Amino acid sequence: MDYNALSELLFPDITKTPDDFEEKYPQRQLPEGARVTRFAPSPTGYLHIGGLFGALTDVMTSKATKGVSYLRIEDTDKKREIDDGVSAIINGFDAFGVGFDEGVTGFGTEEGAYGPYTQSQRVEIYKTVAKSLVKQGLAYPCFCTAEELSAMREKQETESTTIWGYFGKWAKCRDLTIDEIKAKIDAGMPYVLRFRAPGSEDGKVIFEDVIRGKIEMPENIIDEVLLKSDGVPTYHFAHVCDDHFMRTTHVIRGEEWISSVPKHIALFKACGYKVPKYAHTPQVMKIDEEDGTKRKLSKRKDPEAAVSYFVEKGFPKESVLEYLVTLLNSNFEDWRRANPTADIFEFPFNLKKMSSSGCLFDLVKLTDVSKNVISVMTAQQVCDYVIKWAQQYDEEFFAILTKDSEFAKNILNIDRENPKPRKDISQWSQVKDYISYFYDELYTPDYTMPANIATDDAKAILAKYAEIYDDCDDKDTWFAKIKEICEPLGFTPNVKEFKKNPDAFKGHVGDISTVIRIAVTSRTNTPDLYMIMKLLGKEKVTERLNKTIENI
RNA sequence: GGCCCGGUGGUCAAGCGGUCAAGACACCGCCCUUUCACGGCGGUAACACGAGUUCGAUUCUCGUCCGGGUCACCA
Repeated sequence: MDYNALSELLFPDITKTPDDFEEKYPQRQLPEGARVTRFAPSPTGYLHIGGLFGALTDVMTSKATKGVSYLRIEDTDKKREIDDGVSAIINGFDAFGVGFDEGVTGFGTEEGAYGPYTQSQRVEIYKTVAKSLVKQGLAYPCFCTAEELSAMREKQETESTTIWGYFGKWAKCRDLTIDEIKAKIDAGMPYVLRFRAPGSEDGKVIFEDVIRGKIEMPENIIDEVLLKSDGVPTYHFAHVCDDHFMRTTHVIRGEEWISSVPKHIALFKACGYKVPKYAHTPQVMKIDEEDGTKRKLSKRKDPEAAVSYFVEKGFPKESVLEYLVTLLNSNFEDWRRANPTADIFEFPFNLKKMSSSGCLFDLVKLTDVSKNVISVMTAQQVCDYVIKWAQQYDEEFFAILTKDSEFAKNILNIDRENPKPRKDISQWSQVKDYISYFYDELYTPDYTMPANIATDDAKAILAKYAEIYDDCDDKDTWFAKIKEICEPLGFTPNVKEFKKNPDAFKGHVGDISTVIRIAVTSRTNTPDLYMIMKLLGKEKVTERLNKTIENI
């Protein structure tokens, strides 16, 4: 067979050789040990939480080694692609502050010397490499139709062969003569380009996965499709060409790719390229509500699979990132304790520390992480975040907040910006309810008093307190007054005394405070009451006190 | 079905032949406290199972079971 003639027959328009691209995309000049990683999603229209997880792995790996990370768009399947899928991904990363060093930066824009970073714009490269493969007898055209292929598959299943696929005696088009090929092409028959797999059925490939260690698998013997009938490459072929010419050192991707590694290694070798290091990350899972089993987060069933879910709920990006990195590397939490204010991307991330088993996405833990994150923000930061969130998701709340944003900030500042901040907000969406009692238009009074306080006592407490309450009091005086009303009403200002002898009193100062707290806010749990009353102002406080006495 | 990955408390996880089997979240209790919180202390709770190797296995090997992935002109 004259492979050279075949290559010209198949690719008459390709005049470049792989060497031209070797020259165009030189080895990167990077320090020793620097890793080049990439995140390569297909533009399916939204950013998956697992995608963020993977991207974080890429970015942190490159940052920790002073390397490079880039974003490549794998749009080789037109069926999956949706309009503006790229923007959804870019926006998702922007929302979380995850940035790559190179690659696609927006719809139709990109940065970096190894582009284009969108696969549909790289067909010349794929075809050039493909042509070279044909020329070496390592690839051939296949005219089998979908029907023929599924018939083959059926036959393989009934014959219970252990290996399924297009290979060996099943590979009907493997040894077509050039005249046969020419005739079929002339007849207008569509064809794909297949890899002439060199492996043997009992061969083995061994590779070292950076996360999982040594993995041994049967050698690839399948004549994989390289170029689809429309001339677009398959994932496998594009992966090899792109990661070679973009000079990727570490291919970090989900574990669902492990089984195709033999294919990829065979392809890299056939092309004469160095095989990159592989790191297959665990999957982010969840518990299925229906059957209680662990399973991969899915777009259709799980709203929290899309990162936009967290944005809508109002989790700060810092919280989500923080949580994801705790999943990524268990020693992150230790590092964070030691470096409470450091930028998350300074974390010395290590792929080897990554767990290899799938992890459950734990919303409860995220909530806790988020409370910690928010607790150390300034009132101004919190206020800005809340307003920004409300603008997008809660018009009414947005209007209320922006009517007097200074007031809002003061509310949010209670028990904040001190060494022991409150940890009660985990999502911006909670804030409206959380501070609703500051705004008449949001406030729904609830006069239910604690069970251990008699109604008459509650009335007496409030009546007495309303008499002596003065909004000009400083905090000590304010509290002294609360203590003052204890004893006349049968309560004690001393909690210890109460605990020692609970039957001697109706309650203690805490109960008094609770009654006042409920009268003013309708809650048993609020930030510092003194500050709340200060902000509310005398008029409103007195009004609520009296209203409660009437309605209790 | 073949091949592959995984299996330590409810969850995330340290651990690499000898540990009372870390820590975090959640839960429970106590303490601190003028309320609400913050915080501190303590507690409940785990090596899937069975063989082997070894003086000794959570750690190594094999098998079983369970979970996951993959076997496309999808990525």
